[in-house]
Amino acid sequence: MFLVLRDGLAATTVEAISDRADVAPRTFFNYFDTKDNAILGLPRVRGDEDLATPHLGGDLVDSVVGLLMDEMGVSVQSRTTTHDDRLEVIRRHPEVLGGQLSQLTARAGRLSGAVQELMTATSAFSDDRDVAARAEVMMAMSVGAVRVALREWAADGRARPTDSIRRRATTLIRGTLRRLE
Amino acid sequence: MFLVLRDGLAATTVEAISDRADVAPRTFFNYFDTKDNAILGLPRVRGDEDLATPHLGGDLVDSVVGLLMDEMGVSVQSRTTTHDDRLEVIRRHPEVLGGQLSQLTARAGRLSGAVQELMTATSAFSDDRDVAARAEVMMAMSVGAVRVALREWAADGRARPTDSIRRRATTLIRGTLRRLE
DNA sequence: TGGCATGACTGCAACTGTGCATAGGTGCCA
DNA sequence: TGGCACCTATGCACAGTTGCAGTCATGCCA
Repeated sequence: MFLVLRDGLAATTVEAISDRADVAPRTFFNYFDTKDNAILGLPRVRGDEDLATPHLGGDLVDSVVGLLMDEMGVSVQSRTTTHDDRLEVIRRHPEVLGGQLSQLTARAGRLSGAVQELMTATSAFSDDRDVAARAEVMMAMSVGAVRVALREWAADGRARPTDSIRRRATTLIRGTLRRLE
Repeated sequence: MFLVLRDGLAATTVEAISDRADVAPRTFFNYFDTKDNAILGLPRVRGDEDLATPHLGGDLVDSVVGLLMDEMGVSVQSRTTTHDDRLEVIRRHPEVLGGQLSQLTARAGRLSGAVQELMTATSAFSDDRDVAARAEVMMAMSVGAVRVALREWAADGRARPTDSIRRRATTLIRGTLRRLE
């Protein structure tokens, strides 16, 4: 949103956005879940919508991280918001990602289903009675890693591709795992 | 809070609580960060307050889980709220713990310092340049495990000691770790 | 053409939470 | 005793968000 880039995050109220879009503030919330989501150009999440189907077979950790980043909409292409604008907004106002991240854990129920699917496809978890619980733990860990990677990425002034976030998160998880067991 | 047990969570507004305490609603927020915290009897978190010093030396995973549960105030004893009341509130309205859990990740900055301390005390992480990042990942994973354990505990009708939460979270993490690497 | 279901848009009120500014009391020191 | 600093409680205004209910246009069917 160009309003944010012009006036800053706090000064861009929902009322201002609604005015500009020529609708009532109430209508705004019929189309967006939160102000932050709207700024990032992410539409409402519909409960029944199926999430990006995970591509099985690859590395488990990497798949989960990829799934999360997809779900966060980091890679969503919107009609009204260009990718560069979004990156710039994130860089200037990293807080908006905080909301995204907590929404992730809120949607844990749906997401962990997909993670579970990924897990049971690997041999280590195939005969695990407790996959559901472990999927959620795995997800939480991945969300944490993505958070760290995102923060580092946002702090780093240079424009790097979002792929680097994914790589960083993955290696971070693996390093932690190796040292823990 | 007995108001919650009598009227339910949604019907117990901040205004109602303030009225009963004979203060202005604005004053309410001088003493509690959120409505949920107030209901659980948890006072404001002061940024400069030092958190429960972790007892070093024991098992790393178990220590981190214990730290989190302490910080969540699960074990806080309040003058006005009895332990049993709180457990009953949690059982009836598990959502309030969702807030607690997301606050945990919000306070990640402070907490991960303590986790880091725990980690560097163990041999595997003692010479790690990236402990800070890994501490946060470890914390996120632990928060996830505690979340699962809490939910199971809340769903289970029987009154079991909070120790069981800690045990469940710990074994959950360890099982996931073992299967991942 | 008339009646009706549907869906988009909206207004209103309520609630949680925060920043700011202020009033009042209390203790301390000259 | 007078004045000052400080701390608590409070009011006010505002922002984000949600539920409820009402309006209005549209299209479909008899």
